[in-house]
Amino acid sequence: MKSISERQKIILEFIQDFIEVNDYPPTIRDIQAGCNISSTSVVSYNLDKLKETGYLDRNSEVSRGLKLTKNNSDFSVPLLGTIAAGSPFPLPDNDTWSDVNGQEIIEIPHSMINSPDGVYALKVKGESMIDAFISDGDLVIMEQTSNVRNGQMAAVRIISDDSTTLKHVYSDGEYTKLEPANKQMKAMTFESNNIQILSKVIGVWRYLG
Amino acid sequence: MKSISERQKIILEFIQDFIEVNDYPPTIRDIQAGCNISSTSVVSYNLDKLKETGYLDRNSEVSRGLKLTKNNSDFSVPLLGTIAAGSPFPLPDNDTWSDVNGQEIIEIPHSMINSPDGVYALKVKGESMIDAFISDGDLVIMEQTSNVRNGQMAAVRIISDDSTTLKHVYSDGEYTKLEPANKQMKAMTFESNNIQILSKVIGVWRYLG
DNA sequence: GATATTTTAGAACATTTGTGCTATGATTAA
DNA sequence: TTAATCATAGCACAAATGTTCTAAAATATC
Repeated sequence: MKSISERQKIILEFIQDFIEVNDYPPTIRDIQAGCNISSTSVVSYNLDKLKETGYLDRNSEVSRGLKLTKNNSDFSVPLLGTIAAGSPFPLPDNDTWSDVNGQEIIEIPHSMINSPDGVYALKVKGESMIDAFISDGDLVIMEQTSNVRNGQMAAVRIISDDSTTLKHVYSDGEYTKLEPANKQMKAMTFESNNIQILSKVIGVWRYLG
Repeated sequence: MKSISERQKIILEFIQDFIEVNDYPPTIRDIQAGCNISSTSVVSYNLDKLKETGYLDRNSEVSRGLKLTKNNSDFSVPLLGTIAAGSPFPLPDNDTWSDVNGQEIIEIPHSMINSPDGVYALKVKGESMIDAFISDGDLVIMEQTSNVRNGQMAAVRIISDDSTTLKHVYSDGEYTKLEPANKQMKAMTFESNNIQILSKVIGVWRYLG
């Protein structure tokens, strides 16, 4: 998965700021001090990771041999948690957004969304979403909104069941039909006040080999 | 005088090119190799000079701690020689322009000229130009052209005398009047075919203390 | 021409800085 | 749980790199 850890995000921002101020990149020890990292080897380790994920070029054995490469054509959205059968469906809240530490970051191309506001990612655990053609390990990109058009896929909570699934949503006001992506399975219709739209699905990403 | 040596100009261009390619500044030894300089101390020496003249910032004891500061609002023109009584008036020629080595470079603000083409500088030796209010040590900025408007100051050669002076030029076609900047002295009129316009004067710079 | 100043050379030195290694804790996979 | 992988720590080492010093050459100054 092409995401970077929080520490790597901090390092990346430090490098950007440092270059902004000094016009030359920081040394490993500059980064160490600037990001409160205990060891130079940890910095080096994470710089290599950032190179692997393509966020920067690293000229080895060259002091300050760093070059930021990532184009700014991606939005960063948080990976808020996992979707698993029996677990509550994670939703962003104020705490989640402000609590940056420990969050993984997912990069979304600009072409996919207009704004990262309310957008987050969830990783699927297990096969509970199999009828939405979403399998174990997939990454679901969601936007927190209750405003979905008919036919769009959304995370829907059936209040009477206290269950949450990903379904295509059709509503005529009084009733809401939930239709699985897998047409082999039958759609179900509920009273609209028994249905809560949690978030709409923007995309599903599957990383293979 | 705020000019830099040819070697310093080469160093400056090397630094610019290096940053262009690598996104980080060169080390002293990079410069040494790139500019064919025999010693690191010479590079360091010239970097200090460039810092004094304001062409770059130098963060001492910091590797690659260079930052180009000079705004690109100046043209570089060559200092071709000196104006001295009895000496021939230096004029640019093809050799002069192509022979970059050993020439001092003068920086001209963009606001002063539209283009550095044909523009050069001369340093005044002695008081031979005193009637143009130009004294020893002044720097005269000239543009090689024979196209001067009436009233402009130019370097004018009086062919019959084989002498060259800086005078305000007024021509009505058949006759050309040469008027000293110092109105106390009298103007002289010559047949136009006895007069050769060498260059027009763009400015006079005097550096004091 | 004699003297002072600037510039270049060369080399040694000290600091900076990237790397390598081992150990430890944290997280994940089976 | 147990093993494996990932991430962090700490330290020592070697290479990279800026500095310093002396001397010579070039240039400017008087």
